[in-house]
Amino acid sequence: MARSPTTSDVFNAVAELQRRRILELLVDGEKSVNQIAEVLAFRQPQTSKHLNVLKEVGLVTVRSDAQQRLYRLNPEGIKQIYDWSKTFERHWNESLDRLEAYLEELQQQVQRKDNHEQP
Amino acid sequence: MARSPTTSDVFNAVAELQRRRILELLVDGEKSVNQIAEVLAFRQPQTSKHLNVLKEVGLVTVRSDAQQRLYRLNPEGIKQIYDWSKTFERHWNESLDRLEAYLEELQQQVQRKDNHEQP
DNA sequence: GACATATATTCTTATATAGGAATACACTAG
DNA sequence: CTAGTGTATTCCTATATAAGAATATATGTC
Repeated sequence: MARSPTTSDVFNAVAELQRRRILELLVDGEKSVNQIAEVLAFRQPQTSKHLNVLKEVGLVTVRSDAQQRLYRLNPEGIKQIYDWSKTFERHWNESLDRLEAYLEELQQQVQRKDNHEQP
Repeated sequence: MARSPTTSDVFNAVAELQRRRILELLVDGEKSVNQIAEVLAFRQPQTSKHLNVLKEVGLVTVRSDAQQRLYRLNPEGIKQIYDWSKTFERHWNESLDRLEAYLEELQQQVQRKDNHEQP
C-alpha cells in the first residue's frame, strides 16, 4: 500500500511544508493565486495545485472576483489538528515526566557504554 | 520532486493514521512492540517500521528490557504541532469570521446558481 | 472577435512510501 | 550450545506524489 493521498485528511494535507506556508500567509486575509505565488516564490501551477489540496480537505475556501480566485483560510480544519495535539498537552506539562525521560536516557547511555566496553 | 520522507519532520510522521494511533496508545505508558501490535491489530514488522519513523522524528523513545523494546511517548514532538496549530487559534474563536465565511459561502452558491440558470 | 490577464489542468519524471513475506538478529532459558 | 521469544531488516509491489513544462480554460478590455 502506498502513502495516503494528501487529500485524505488535514494531517496529510499539512504534512507538506509549502502548504503550511500558504496557510500561514492566509492568516493576513484572503489572497489571489498570483499573490500567494509571488510572496512564497512558487510557480503559478504549483500554487494552484497546493491550493486545490487545501481546498479539498476544507482548509481554505475560494471565491471568484473576475479572473481572480481569492483564497481564504478556513480555520476549522486546523482546529482538528489542534484538538488532536491538545489531547497530549498534560504530558509535556508534567515536568516529572520530563525528568523521568531524562533519567531514562542517561541510564540507556550508561548501559550502551557498558555494552561496548565490556562485550 | 516526490513527497517529503515521513521522517523529515513530525508533521510528515503523524500524517499516517496508524502512527497517530500508536501515539495515542502510548499515552497510557510505555509498551513493547508486540503489545502495540496486538492492541492495534498490526503485524509485528509493520509495527516496528512505524515505531522507527516515530523514533527518528523524536516522537518516541526506546529502552531495552531483555529481548523487549519498550517504546515511550515523547510529548515534546507533538508540542511542535500543537504550537503551530495554536497560532491559528484566534481565527476559529472569532465568531465574526465564521459568520463572514458563511455569508460568503451563501453568496457563492447563489452566484453559481445564477451562472447555471442564465448562462 | 482579438488579445491580455489570471488560473487550472494535463503529462512526465524522480522519488518515497506502506504493507506483505521471508529472514536476520538479539537475548534468554535450560 | 540449542531452542524459543521478541524485534528489526530486507526485498517486493502498487500507489501517490511534487515540481517542471506545456497547454487549456475563464474572464475582462477594446
